[in-house]
Amino acid sequence: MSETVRPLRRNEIRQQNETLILQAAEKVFAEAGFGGATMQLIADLAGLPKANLHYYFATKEDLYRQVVQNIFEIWLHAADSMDNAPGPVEGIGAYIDAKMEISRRHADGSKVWASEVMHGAPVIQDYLETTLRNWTTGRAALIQGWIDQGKMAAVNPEHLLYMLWATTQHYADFGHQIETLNRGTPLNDQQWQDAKDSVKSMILRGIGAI
Amino acid sequence: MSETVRPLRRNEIRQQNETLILQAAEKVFAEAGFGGATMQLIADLAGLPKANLHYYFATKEDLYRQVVQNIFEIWLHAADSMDNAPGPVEGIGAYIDAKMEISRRHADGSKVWASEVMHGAPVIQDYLETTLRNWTTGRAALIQGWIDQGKMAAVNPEHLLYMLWATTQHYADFGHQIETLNRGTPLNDQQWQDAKDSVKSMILRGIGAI
DNA sequence: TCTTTTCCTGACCATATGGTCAAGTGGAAG
DNA sequence: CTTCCACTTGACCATATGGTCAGGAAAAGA
Repeated sequence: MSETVRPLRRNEIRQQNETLILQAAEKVFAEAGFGGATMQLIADLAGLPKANLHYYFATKEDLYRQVVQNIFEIWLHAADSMDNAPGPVEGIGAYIDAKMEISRRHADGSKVWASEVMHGAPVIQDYLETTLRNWTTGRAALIQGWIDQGKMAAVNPEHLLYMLWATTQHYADFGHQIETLNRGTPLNDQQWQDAKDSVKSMILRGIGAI
Repeated sequence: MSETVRPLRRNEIRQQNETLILQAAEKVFAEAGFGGATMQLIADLAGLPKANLHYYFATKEDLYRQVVQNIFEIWLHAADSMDNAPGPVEGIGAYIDAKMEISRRHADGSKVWASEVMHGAPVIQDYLETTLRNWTTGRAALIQGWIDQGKMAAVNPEHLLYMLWATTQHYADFGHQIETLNRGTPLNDQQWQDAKDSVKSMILRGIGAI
């Protein structure tokens, strides 16, 4: 155990601690909600004294804001898979894949996001009104284009998007319920694949793309 | 304004105040989460002194438990519409109708429920393992029956149920997001009807029932 | 009317929590 | 080596919050 730990350089310290704190915060916020989360809990999980958190993040709100914004980035990026697709089978199929992967790999983040929106989006309302609204309008147009080209049934694009969000995020946000119904064990690789396939086939058939 | 208010009888008082408190609690818990909700906030909304809440509900946990159980009842009852249906079009169609109606009429309750599950179901875990598990097994069998009778495609019944829950509850839990994307205004009657129709047609087509 | 029981509530308390601060530690720059 | 500055942290503080309680009001019962 007598490894000589190389002393960290300045910017490394900052980088490393901020990441450490953000990861701990994401988990605690996901498990307890904003109100139920305490700086002490986050500090313990990060393995740092509480006062240190306040050195990097002035207030609990600031820390929370950072966590939410990080998720939002991931959330938006998943959409890249939808663009440049020749049609709904590829585009929406890839989007479902990407969002299911997020539900699996970033379940905590998804919960924080859900909680934020459920409580009226107190900190990211402006993002909803700008970035998200633009995003939605764009993708709705994309979908409408596919409809016009006869590549899928004439469904309401907005409600299709809501269905995509709802079904994929459900596997993260209600993961505990699903796990309980799965004999108390988390979904394994095969079951995640089944979930993905089920969602994809039901939706793609539901919009008349296959 | 000089109405003579008939003095309330004992059991009426209890009944009325408990209802009043439960309604206020549901709203506050939905808006702030368990941790963010305060007894004072609930008391103010109910128009009663805080000490009075503790006369009817010993602790914050007790009050919360009541709220969650009330929702759970409603949630389960929606399933009645699914039984005694000749096939998926009627059964699942009616279930979607019922759950969409719940999302509209009991949005706060839906959020409390979602929050409870997201945080690991600390107070209703036993219900999930008993009542909900039985319920799910039963409905999955019902759906499998329809599949065996060739009334719908061979989808995975569990994942179909998850999709039903996810899509319908999304309109309550993420109502704020939907409202924001709808120019900041709540869905009107027509839009709710569109939502219902969209969900129903996409899912029923998705499972090969229409 | 008198007694009992339920209901009501202002004042109070112990604790938890977000946040502060001053004293210290140790790389980095000169 | 010395100075500077980012980083660290134990101790501390003000406040908010869940919960208590004793005394009083009012309805029910005798």
